[in-house]
Amino acid sequence: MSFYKRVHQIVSCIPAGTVLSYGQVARLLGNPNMARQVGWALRACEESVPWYRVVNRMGSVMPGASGKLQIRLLRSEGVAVSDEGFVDKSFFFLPHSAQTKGESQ
DNA sequence: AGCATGACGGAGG
DNA sequence: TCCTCCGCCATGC
Repeated sequence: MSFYKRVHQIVSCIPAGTVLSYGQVARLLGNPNMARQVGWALRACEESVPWYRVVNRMGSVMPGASGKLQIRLLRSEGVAVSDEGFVDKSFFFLPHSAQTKGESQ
């Protein structure tokens, strides 16, 4: 199984109304440095893969028209996305802590 | 087989 | 605290 297949599998496990960063997905794959490849794998997104639930570390959606579509889909699931294309960190999968005080970026 | 690229992340200045 | 540079790894040429 190619690595991107695993990415698709993991992304498919992301519950609706929730988002995950590339780094998080990469970490789930076993290598946090494979974040780039994660985005790359999503580039070949399948119909069954909720690629829009994956954003970067800052919570910003993908560039281009795809970003607009992503914002639309996320909002449809109840995720708060600013018009600038930034997803609220509160909608991230696990990070409960470390977001109350410092939490730069 | 090697070089260049990329929907990212983290460290450094 | 904000901006810039380097690094990792799979895929394409």
